[in-house]
This record gives sequence, structure tokens and C-alpha cells, in this order.
Amino acid sequence: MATIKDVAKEAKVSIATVSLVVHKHNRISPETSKRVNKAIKKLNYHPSRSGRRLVSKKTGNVGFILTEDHFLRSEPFYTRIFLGTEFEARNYEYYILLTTIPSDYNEKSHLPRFILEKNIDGVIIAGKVPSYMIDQIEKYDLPIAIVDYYPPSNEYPVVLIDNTSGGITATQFLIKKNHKNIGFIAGDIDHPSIYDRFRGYKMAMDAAGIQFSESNYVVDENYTSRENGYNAAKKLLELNNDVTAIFACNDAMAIGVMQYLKEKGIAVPKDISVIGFDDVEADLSLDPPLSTVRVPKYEMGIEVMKLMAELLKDKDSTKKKILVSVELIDRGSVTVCSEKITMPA
Amino acid sequence: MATIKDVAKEAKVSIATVSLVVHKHNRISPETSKRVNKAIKKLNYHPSRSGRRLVSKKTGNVGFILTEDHFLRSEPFYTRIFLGTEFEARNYEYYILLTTIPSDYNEKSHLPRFILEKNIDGVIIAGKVPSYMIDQIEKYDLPIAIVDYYPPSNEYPVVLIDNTSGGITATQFLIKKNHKNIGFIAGDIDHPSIYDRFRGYKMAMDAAGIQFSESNYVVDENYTSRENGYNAAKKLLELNNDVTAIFACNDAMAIGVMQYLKEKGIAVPKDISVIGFDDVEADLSLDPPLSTVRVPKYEMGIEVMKLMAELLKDKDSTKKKILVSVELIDRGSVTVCSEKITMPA
DNA sequence: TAATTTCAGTTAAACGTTTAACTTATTTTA
DNA sequence: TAAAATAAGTTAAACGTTTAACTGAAATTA
Repeated sequence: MATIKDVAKEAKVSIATVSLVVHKHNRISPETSKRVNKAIKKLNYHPSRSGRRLVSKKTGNVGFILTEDHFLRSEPFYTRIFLGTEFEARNYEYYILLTTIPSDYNEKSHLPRFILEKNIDGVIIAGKVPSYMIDQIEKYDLPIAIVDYYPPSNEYPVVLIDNTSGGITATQFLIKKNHKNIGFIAGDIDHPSIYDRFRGYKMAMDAAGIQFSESNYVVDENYTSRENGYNAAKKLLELNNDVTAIFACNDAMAIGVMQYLKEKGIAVPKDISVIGFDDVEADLSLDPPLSTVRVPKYEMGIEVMKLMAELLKDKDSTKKKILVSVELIDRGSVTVCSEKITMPA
Repeated sequence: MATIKDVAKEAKVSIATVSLVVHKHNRISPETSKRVNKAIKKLNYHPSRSGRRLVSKKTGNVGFILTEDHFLRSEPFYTRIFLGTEFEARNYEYYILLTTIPSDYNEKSHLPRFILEKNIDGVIIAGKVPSYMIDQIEKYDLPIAIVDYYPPSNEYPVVLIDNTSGGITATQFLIKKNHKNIGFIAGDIDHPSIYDRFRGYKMAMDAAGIQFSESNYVVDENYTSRENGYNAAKKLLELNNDVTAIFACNDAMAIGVMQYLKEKGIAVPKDISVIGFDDVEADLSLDPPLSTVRVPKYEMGIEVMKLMAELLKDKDSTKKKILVSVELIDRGSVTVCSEKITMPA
């Protein structure tokens, strides 16, 4: 492996000159530059990261932290975000170091090794993490950017899903298809993402002049799983047998809803239309395939890396909050409301 | 951030002593060690990677490569392997650099950046990758270890699932419950893992003296998905209406099988027992929960990192092939065969 | 013309660590 | 008791870069 010294010797200049040429510093004459570049090519020289790192006090690495639970969730949501981040990092010549922390991170837990050993220049946090951990990281004076989580302290740049807009979009889509009696199903309603989807639903209903009815929503399940979607659908139909469409706060619950409807012999979308949120793989293998609101996971990863790149230039350069927009995907689980609409005289 | 100098000053020793203590060199007396360790704790000192790297000429990184498809598969199989690897890497003070390659990697594709920039000391390959890529990596003279893939060139250390044993275990379990008419369902039978499971099935049948019947297996689906499990179950029951148990080559197909049986009003396990292979999350939320053969994904990640650690000490130290053993998990989709067994007179 | 500025480099220190070679004091051996 | 071995450190060089400060020559300015 050729080092800067070999190049210097070959080009008959000092190592400083080589360094300056590599960094395209204009102090060096074109002729010298040419000579040095020739030597670099000849020796196939690539500056060693280690040497650079030592003097620049930069590692060229960015840490990517999420809880173990999040990483293992069956729909590879965070996996896709990670992939986007890793891809974008290439443009900035950064490497991503991925690690998980236990979901119950507490006073006794250790910070990820790459923080303790100072092997990163910045930290990307994906999804909800204990805020105690963020406090701990804060001590290391590292730039922090967050994706898919709104931390209690709002001083960080974050990338979030525009859930409210997604809620509006989904609901308006149903309304345009003449649905009025639209059920909303959720779990974990205190989660900001879920709540915002609900808010979007209400806003769209309000805007369309449709009375919001308590009997049209079930949000008391503890978690947004398939099972709870199934349960919620059951509860909803017991409350209100007239719903013509159901908006589930995510695809997992929507799948549970469809399962329940199938068992009850209720045809989707003929009898009841169903729409979800997230856009997961499984949607495609449902019958009918699930219409949903696509969350651009990969793009979120890209965006958070862009924020990180800004921070790496200047730690306090940005506190941007980015809302990534979502997109309606109509697949087949929604149709025009078949009930006769009684128009006011 | 404390450096080795700060620790040396605090403990009133030379920096060399600190280094020796950190490396647990026995040249240093217990008392001095204690003092130094106290200083290390007090200052929260962690050796800087950059400094280390420069002198050791090692990067302290290991690359982890898989295809994008594999990483995104809905059951987070490789995610778990990665987690095991990352965890084990901590013991050797290595960092894992994860990257994906396109599934159609070809002559025009680039190798991962960390190889081109020589930012790793070794490469772990997870799952099947184009062998052309392995040839390319070979040129960089890096140690290579492989997990869950048996490459055409058998010169590498690999960690594999003991599929044959798993096939035997599952089948014997059914046989012990008095099943004789046991169907086997697979897709992609040319895949070594799948084929070995089938071989295990046959071996167990042979050993029990049960005649293997062509009408007892369906392996012509192109892929081991739920849909194909559904289809295969249909085909199987058309071929042979007397099966009392079905061994599906993986859980995805088993889930499809159960779906088909449910639709046909065939009760599991009362009418037909079902067993899968892999042990995925979804098994638990089935009704009944799926009995299966657990593949220790996390442990596979640990094992491959152990192999890599050996290689990192000495590139040619090992060509070990490790078969990780699998374990029967009985959940509820298998029961004693209810058919009257006619004993030979 | 003399002083000043610009140009095109070079010198040398610094980054944080490891480790071979050395030192000094103590213990063992013959 | 003198020589040899051991124990417990220390010294200093090396790893590959970057960059502030310097230098000497040439060009510009007043």
C-alpha cells in the first residue's frame, strides 16, 4: 500500500505538497499538481482513513441507533430507513455503524460502544428511544438527528411522517367515493404518529361537513397489531352496524380488520371499504390487496442523513423538522359507497 | 475526551504503562494496574480507534454483506443474524459495517465501498450472493466467512443450518404421534436448505419403515411463500386425501397450508396436524399456534463472527463448516393421529 | 529603488496509540 | 559474593495524515 511518503518521493516534492494537491488547494502550481497526480495514479495511492482521522479528529462514521424491538418488527420498516441512510451516506463518504439498544435502556445500560470509543462523528436515532439515553448521548457533544420520533426536547433536527396529511388524504379519498359513515380504528392513540392520523381523519370529516360520531371510532386497543385490528373491527361493528368504510391507523390493524370481515362474511370492498396506512409488503398478498397510504421509508433514511451531513459541517447549523409526504395507493380494498345517498331536497 | 495522556498523568505513570494495563500485559504490577484502572474509570477513558488503527494497520471493522432482497424479507431472518454478529463482534472489539448489494449483482456493479477503500479487515457474507461477487472480493485478499449459504467453491468457513437433522426431527415427531401418512410440502426444492429438509423427511420415514409415496409430496412451487403453501396444500389434498399430517418446508408455507385447511373446514390439528420450519414471529398468532423447528438465527450470527475472529488472527486458520442445530418447538398444531391404526395381525 | 505583497512551495508539530528496546532495582543462582 | 535473571516500569519511534507557520524568490507598488 502506497503512502503519502511514497507519492512525495515519486513526485520529488514534500508530503505537504502531496496533501495540498489531494485537497485541491490552490497554492500549488498546475505543473506540480500534474506531477503529483501522476505519481498518485502510478502508485494507486488512496489516503489512509486512519491517518486522516487521527489529525482531523473525525472518524468518517455515523452511528445509527434503534431499539432492538424496532429493528426486529416484522414489517422491515426501520430496515428500509437504514438502507436509505446507508445509501445517502455514500455521497458524503461516511460509513454507517448500526447498533441496537435494549428497549428497556436504563441507568444501568451502556451507551453503544461507538459512542464510548468516539468512533463516530454523529448519531442518528431511529424511532422512539428512552429519552434518558438521548440525555446520555448529549454529554458526548455529538450532533444528533432523529428519524420517526419526536423527542420531548425539541431541539433536534428530525424527520417525521406527515401523518396528519396522510389521515386527511385517506379520509378524503373515502369521502370522494361517497362514504359518510367512516369508521376509524387505532391502538396506542397516545403515540404522536397515530394521534396525528386520527386528527387528519377528523379534519377531513369536518371539512366535508360530516358529523363526527363517537360510535364511529375504536382506539382503545393497546397496540397496533393484527390481533387488535381484528378486535377493534369487532367492537366497531357492534357499536355501529352502518359503517361503509373503515380507515385503520396502520396496515397491520387493517389486515386484522379484513380478517374479521372475511370471517363475518362481509365482502371487501363491496360491503365495506378498507384503507390502511404504511404500505407494507403483506398488503399485496391480501384479497383484495389493501389500499393504503404509503410511507416513504427509504426516503426518510435519505433525508435524515442529509440533515446529519449539515450537522457534521456545523453542529448547530440546523434544527430543521422535515415532514415527508405520504401518498395514496389505491389497490382494491376501497370502492364507491353502494348505499343510496339521500340528497337533501 | 480523555486520552491516554490524561490517564497517564492522573495515575502518575507513563503512557506506555497505561497501554500495557489496557492490554492486560503481565509486566505491570497489580498495584499499578489498579491505580491505572482507577484513573481510567475516573476519566471515563476509552482508547481511540483512530490512534490504534494507525499503528496496528487494522481497521477494526468487519463488512457484512447481503442482498437487498434478503435484508428486506418480511420475516427478519437476516436481521437477526446480523444482530448476533454485531453482538459477538463487541467481544472482539470489532465494528460491523452492514451493506446490501443488488440481488442482480453483475459485471457492471461496484463492490461495496468499504472493500474498495480497504476500510475492513474481513467480510461476512450472509445468504446466497452471486458467486461472481465472491470472486471479485477474493482479489482483495480479505478473509471471508459465510453464513446461511454454501458457495460453489467450498474453501470458505461457513455456518449453516442443520436442515437434514431438522427434517428428521420434525418427521420423527409426527411419526411418534402415530402419523404415517405424512405429506411434505416445499417450493424451490433445488435450494440446498430445502432439499436437506426433504432428505431428513425421507430418512425419518425410511428409518420408521414407512413407505415413501410420490403422492405424499408437493415440491413444485417456485418459491416458499404463503401463497405457494396454500397452493401446495390444495395440490396435496387432491393427490392424496388421506394425509393426517403435513410437514411444510418452512413456516411461510405452513401458514399458507393452515389457511387452506381452514377454508376447507379441515380442523388443525384435529383432522390434520401441521408442522413448519424456521420459527417466525407469526407462528404465535396463528390459531392454533404453529409447531415448528426453530432455527437459531441469532446464534448463527454469533458463530459466523467467531469464525471471522479466527480468520482475523490468521487468514488461513480455519475452513470450518459449522452446522447449527435446530430444535423442535411444539405449540399446538400437531396432535396424536386420530385414525385407527390397524396393527398387523 | 526600496519596501511590500504574492507565489509556490517546505518544515515541523500534532493527532492517540502500540511496542521494541532500554533502564533500574530486586531477586535468584552458582 | 558476584553474576545472571527477573520484575516493573519508561523512552522513544513509528503509524499516515493535516496544517499553521515559515521561507525564499518573484512580482508589484509607491
